[in-house]
Amino acid sequence: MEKRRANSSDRQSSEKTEAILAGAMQEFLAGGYAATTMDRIASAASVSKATVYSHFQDKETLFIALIERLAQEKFRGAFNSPDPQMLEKEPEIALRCLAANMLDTSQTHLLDFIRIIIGESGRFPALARAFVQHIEKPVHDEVRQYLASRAELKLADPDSVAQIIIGTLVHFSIVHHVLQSSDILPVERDRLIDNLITLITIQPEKSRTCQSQG
Amino acid sequence: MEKRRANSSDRQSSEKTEAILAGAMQEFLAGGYAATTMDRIASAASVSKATVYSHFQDKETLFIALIERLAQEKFRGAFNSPDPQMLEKEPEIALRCLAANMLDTSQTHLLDFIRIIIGESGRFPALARAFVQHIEKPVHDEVRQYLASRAELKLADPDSVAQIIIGTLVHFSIVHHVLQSSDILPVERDRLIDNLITLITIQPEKSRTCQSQG
DNA sequence: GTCTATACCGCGATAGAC
DNA sequence: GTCTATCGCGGTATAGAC
Repeated sequence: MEKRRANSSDRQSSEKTEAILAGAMQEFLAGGYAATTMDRIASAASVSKATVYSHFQDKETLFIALIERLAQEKFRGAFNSPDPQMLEKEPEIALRCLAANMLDTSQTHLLDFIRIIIGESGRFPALARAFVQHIEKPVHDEVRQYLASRAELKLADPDSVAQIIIGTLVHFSIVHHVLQSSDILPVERDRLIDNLITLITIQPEKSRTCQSQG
Repeated sequence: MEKRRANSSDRQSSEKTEAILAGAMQEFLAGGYAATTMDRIASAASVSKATVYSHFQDKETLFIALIERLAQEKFRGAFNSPDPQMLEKEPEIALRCLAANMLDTSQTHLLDFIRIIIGESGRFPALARAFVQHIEKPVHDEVRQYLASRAELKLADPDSVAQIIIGTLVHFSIVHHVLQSSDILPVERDRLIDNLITLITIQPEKSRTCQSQG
């Protein structure tokens, strides 16, 4: 980590900007918009409050900039399956991998992000729509495209089935990790994935028996 | 301004309490916890701020009392199907009715309630768990019990299928009515219900022996 | 650009009259 | 119990030194 000996107002400002955004992310995701103070953001970023205001016009501007940045950079593709080779296997395997991956990546800060998007959707409806546009929609398109590419699944409406998959997994993640109620609802992760994939892959004409992963 | 000549501490207090809770509901559901002020609650209830404090210890106590009351009274059974006679029809019909009813009743204030439960789940985790306990879980139990009672559906795990139904519908409601993104995701309500019910009710000709874990 | 210090206001909560 | 009026704190945002 190198530091210029010359003018302190060098290209430090971009580093400060990043620090402010990082501090703002930490505070906003933890407490929501109204409960987060500019003092705490400045403290989390290790800068003064005036510095925050020199980089962002006001609290609302900072919040919008942060959320849009997170939607377009950090969490875009958060649900993507890491191994495209997996998609060439049998649909049962590929879908199971995709579902497991969605639930795993959800356990990061993405669920805090979803919580604040939902929680602030009344005050910032445009950000809620940007979330669907840049995060939910790409996942939906990817899943739908995969489902449609597998003709042997014989799905009449891949769009709807994609919605069922994503809805099931997102709802599961919210109940378990946002609402922290794993002990109240009885269904565990792997059981739910098994049954979800089975519903989709086992078709009337095929009469196949289900083999569970061991 | 009419006033009782007798003791002013009549049974007016309970009416005031109801007015305060109604005002608090309106304000909290619209703005969330931190952004809502006691002044606005008092104004919405048409009482003075001191009166609010004479009925509730502080803002947090009022919020908790309101949310617990809503969970146990107003929104309990919000998803219940209004016509129990419907359950005796064919499963396709009954499930379709149940799904449509869930999406209809969701369009009331219940989704504002879900939004604040999710949004404040970091600050009030106990309320989030109470929501799952008193609202989500009863719906889950009802759906699971119905699915299990219909042996012809041959469902290996009614618990998981109930989760898939509820997850699909709740996620749909959140995307459309909370995140206000009906135009971004392509699947409409009836199409989604059709495909969801079809996945569940149309079974392979041979019996399904899928079980993931004992 | 970055800091310290501050102006200004609104919020939660209370005091005291009635 | 209910009101008006107020206190004290902490919030956003800014001024001015460096």
